[in-house]
Amino acid sequence: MGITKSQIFTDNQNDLAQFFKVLGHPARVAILQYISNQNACICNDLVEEIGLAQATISQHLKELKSIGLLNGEVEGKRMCYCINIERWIDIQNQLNSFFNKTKTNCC
Amino acid sequence: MGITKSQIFTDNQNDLAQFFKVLGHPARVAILQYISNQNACICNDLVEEIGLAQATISQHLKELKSIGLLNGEVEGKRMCYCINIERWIDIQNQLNSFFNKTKTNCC
DNA sequence: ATTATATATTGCAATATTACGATGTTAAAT
DNA sequence: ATTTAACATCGTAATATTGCAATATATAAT
Repeated sequence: MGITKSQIFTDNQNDLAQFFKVLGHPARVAILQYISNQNACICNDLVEEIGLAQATISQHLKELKSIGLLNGEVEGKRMCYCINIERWIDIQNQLNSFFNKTKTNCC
Repeated sequence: MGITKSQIFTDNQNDLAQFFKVLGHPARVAILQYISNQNACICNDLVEEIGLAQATISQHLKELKSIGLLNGEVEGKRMCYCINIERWIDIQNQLNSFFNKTKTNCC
């Protein structure tokens, strides 16, 4: 078996888990940190900066795009990947809401 | 090869990714939400509530314990799993710090 | 048109995760 | 001491993820 049983959870639980999951890889954390520290954000820079193959970086970027965290714009023969601030804040709010609602203790 | 190259990332990046990863499964999100809504938090309740086998719930609890999010106390022949509030707040702060530091845009 | 550059996609091997039945372990109840 | 109840661990099958070489695509430069 082994496949996640998404159907037994709520949409909210699946969505939260999906955000967490995409952020749950050090390369993707590093990519977001690096992009936020640059004024230009170019995939090839990331390959040198992070030390993974170009194909691997491209896949990680795709996953970050899949939850709307990154916007990609074509800039000549380069891609400019940027953090989507609205989405970023939206996800931060959803995660904080989860954290704040789940603070109750029992013991 | 497929194994995560942890050694090329900073401790902070690996730690952040580890927190996100543990929270990146709907069963673990659901477990945390359920425990926070109960006054008693008992593994057997979770099996019925969540709808996964006892062995599976036990494994998910172990992962939540591994990052210190849950405390488990023996209570007779039962276990009382509780959210570790200090750790919970600590992790929330670390994640918020990551989110706030990574808000800069470039495009 | 051809070549060079930048990024995406494909295919695949190695590894990790998810889930659960079966079996251990531990403590209360009889 | 045996039985029962609650949970943990082991073993294993199914699936997902990670990473990269090879290849495809798309634009800029010549």
